[in-house]
Amino acid sequence: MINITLPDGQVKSGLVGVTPAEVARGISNSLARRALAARVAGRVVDLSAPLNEDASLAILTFEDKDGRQVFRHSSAHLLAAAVQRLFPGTLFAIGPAIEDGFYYDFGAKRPFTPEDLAAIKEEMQRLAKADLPFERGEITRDEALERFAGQTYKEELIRGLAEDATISTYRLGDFVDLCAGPHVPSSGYLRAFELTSVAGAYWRGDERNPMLQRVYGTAYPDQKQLEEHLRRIEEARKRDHRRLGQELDLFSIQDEAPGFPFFHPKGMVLRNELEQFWREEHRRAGYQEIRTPLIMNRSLWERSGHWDHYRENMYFTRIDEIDYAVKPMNCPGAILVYRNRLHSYRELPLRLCEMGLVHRHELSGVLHGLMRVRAFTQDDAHIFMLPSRIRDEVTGVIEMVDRFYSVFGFKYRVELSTRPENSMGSDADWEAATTALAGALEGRGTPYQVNEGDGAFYGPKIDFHLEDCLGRTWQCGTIQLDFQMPEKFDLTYVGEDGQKHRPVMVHRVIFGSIERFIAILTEHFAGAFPAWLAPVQVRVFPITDRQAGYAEKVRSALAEAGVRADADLRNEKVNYKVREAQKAHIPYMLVTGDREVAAGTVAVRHRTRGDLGAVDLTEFIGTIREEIASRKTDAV
RNA sequence: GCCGACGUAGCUCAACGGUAGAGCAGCUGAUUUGUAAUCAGCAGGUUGCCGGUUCGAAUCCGGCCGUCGGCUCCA
Repeated sequence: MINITLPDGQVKSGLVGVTPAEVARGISNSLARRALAARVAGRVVDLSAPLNEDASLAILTFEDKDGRQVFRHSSAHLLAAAVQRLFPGTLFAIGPAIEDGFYYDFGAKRPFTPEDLAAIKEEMQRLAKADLPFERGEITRDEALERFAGQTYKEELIRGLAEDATISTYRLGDFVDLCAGPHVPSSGYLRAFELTSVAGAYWRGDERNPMLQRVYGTAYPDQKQLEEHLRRIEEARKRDHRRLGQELDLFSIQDEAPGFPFFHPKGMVLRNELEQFWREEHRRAGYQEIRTPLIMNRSLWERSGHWDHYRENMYFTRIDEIDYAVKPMNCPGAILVYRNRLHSYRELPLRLCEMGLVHRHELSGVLHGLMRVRAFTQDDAHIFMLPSRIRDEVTGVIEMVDRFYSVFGFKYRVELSTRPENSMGSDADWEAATTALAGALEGRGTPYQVNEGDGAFYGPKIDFHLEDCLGRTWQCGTIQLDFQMPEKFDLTYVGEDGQKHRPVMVHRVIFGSIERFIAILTEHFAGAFPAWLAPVQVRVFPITDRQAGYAEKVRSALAEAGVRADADLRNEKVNYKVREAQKAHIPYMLVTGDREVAAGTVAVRHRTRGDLGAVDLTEFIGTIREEIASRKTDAV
């Protein structure tokens, strides 16, 4: 007999060799039905894997992350099995579970077409219906090499395995795959799936390797959940900032300037509002704003290290036979400002902020609306300070980031990235810098996750990933500590002792890039920006031409009060004007008919709260000004 | 950059070897309207660009430009 400890602490005894499937049946029928795999002593295994000694056991269902992974991974095998039947001779690479589904990479004779995908899906459905078991086998390295002879990618994978590794295979019908597993018991478990796209992907993600055909899919335990997932994708598509940017006339990207966005009047309102908010907050937090040139001499970039570490992404130009570079970062400019005169320890920390327009060459294939561009504006700041002040300063920045994101209603996650390979500086400096950042986070009790080797070439960093209303995360804010630049540029301050000392520098952004932040806001709010950001805050419309004069008076009273208002005086029905204003997500519509003219009121309609009835004009102006000034977001 | 798909009126799309069509938007007129589309008329395109095949090309072929999806998830 062995003892099996369940997650709730309950201990069950069972015979040696009892399987998780049997244990699940002993607990409840419904659990047994939903069971996909099991976690035994921390390892995820098949439901049929026998238990031979005392262990902890958790039955995994689709509700568990690991259970989902197993489910999707099995779906990838089903996909591969179908491909093997329809396209004999295909080479198989890897087929893992991913965030919302799975993929499988194939070395196919020709690219798959959408028609192929439809046929593959049908074959998958047939194989699922046949309810074929997933059968595990264990073989030696030599047997594996023999079995997968000619499957070049599998051979490469086998050779990459440790000498003493257990090599397992899983069979599904005629398809046998090299696979660590585990898997669901049989293909009948895979009831609801969809193949979503096909794309080229390099073997092992390296562009020097052959290009494979990657088929993406998603899978759920039932049709309802699958449909819900597809609906979420459709919702994300509707919110796509490129689509809304066009519909709401915020910005455009033209063939004449790929990756370099054009901001239209309405998009500029967003930008300017964000910048104004940013300036208010920075002034309050003791920052001073600067502006540095877009183009600076090549020697500056050589000195900063960008020439060696960042040249690939930079643009160059020549002026009077001399080489210049277009700035990809703002720090060297800020450093020149600092170096322009002597600084006393008394004026530190010196916080210089800059809405800096940077240009970076990105591969043409990765450009994406405002999210990935070749020119963008960083809401940058460089803080020069005494080494002893690092923790306090970083804490201050973290608090500022928290304040910014909360205004928009974003939740966020924090990551700490450590020293990468291609980096400058001594181990001791890196160690000290990394410790200081971690200390600031811990001092505030901010939970964070460590990303080994993901820092910038000049120092470690803290990244802020904010989460939008669809649960997607975006890296926006970052705080980077830098001991290298002050050294390279021989920055100094005069200390209490009258001697020169080396300051420490922090680079940081909060929005990250204004362009990208606007894209994120657009998708987060689905174009319905809070009143303080809305390009048009109020639209006034008369019911008939008779009230046009009054409507115009209302409009100008609003404009006078600093509210962005326009008037729709066209000869159209109210329904029509309401519809247009709703589609444009204008927060407030003011209808002015004969009744309102007579009473000196406006009939207020809010885009989500609907008809709010007639209100005195001055009263309305008071409330909306308050809503704007407090930068409220709509209650959702 | 690489692989694949795509590029037709301002927008969304049709026509897929016989010299381009609809809806919306725009303009003009009628209608004077109370909370998500009033009606009618008009106008709008070197079919991304360059070249080729053909009696004839939006359509077929090649090159270029651009857009979209992917190129991090390790049996």
